[in-house]
Amino acid sequence: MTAPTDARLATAAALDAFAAWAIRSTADRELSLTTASTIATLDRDGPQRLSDLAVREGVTQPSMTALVTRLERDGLAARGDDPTDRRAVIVTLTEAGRDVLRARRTRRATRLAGLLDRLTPEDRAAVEAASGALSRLTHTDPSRGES
Amino acid sequence: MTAPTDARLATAAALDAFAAWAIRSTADRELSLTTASTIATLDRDGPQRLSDLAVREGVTQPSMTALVTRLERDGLAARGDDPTDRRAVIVTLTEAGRDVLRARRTRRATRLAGLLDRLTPEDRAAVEAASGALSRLTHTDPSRGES
DNA sequence: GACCGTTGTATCACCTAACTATATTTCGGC
DNA sequence: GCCGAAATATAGTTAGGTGATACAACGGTC
Repeated sequence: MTAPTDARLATAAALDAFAAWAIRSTADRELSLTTASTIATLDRDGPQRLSDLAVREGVTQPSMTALVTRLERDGLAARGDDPTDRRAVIVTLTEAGRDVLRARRTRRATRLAGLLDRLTPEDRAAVEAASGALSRLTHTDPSRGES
Repeated sequence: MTAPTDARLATAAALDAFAAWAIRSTADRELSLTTASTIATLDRDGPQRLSDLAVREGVTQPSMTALVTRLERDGLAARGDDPTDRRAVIVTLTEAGRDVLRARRTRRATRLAGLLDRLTPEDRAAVEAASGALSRLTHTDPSRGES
């Protein structure tokens, strides 16, 4: 096996097509990808600086300012002071924010699980066998988290 | 095995998290998901009515009008007449549109293949084994296509 | 201990891309 | 030939992104 390139690329292409399809066919108008990811980060790692969040989520600081403003307006997060640095803003997830995140995860997983039922038992087994690996891949990313 | 729910949901959740991560960590500013998917649909299924495209892509008709206008402006698609119905607009992909689609696929697959290198050989094998199943799942969707 | 460059956030002007509601043109049945 | 329905376009709103810039607070240097 000294020709990994083609097979690797084909696998990657299939995964990419699947990812796009999954996102689009379970599209959730309630929370955008960035919004959901940001809430998930706050849930996983706790309160953080606005600018740190921006870096983690791969958006600019003004974008994160606007996003946090929307989250605050909707009661999903709150701005707080950093006692050690009066310039900084600490963003905290509210209980309502956690609820929304849980609801979204349940909703999306349920929808996608329904789609998985279309697979043959063999294919479903293959996907289940790979889900751990995909999950690990998702979490090896040094910068970004999941939804 | 009469308790499929938990395992299925866990698999679905892992897939969903992976999908969101894949989309975000290979984010492509050149073509949005909808734009790419629309071009792919035109490439796969040929010229179509604007409103049919809107239904297929799961966006409203005004959104598709705007998208086609952008595609036309960028030379990726063209509006044409339907000889049997003068109200209708037939959208056709140009050669430039096909080129852009090919380039995007290559670019994204390459990027994602690089990320797959982070996996252990065992995990990578599992993912490769599942890629066919995921690909079939992507294509069983009666409404939507891939990217 | 005042100065000054750096850092953290906000604001501004701008763009893309989605939505709903509505206008306009054409089709097709009666 | 009329009139409702269908196909597209337009207008107005919102979310979400950008770079440039303003401003306040921090922290090191002399």
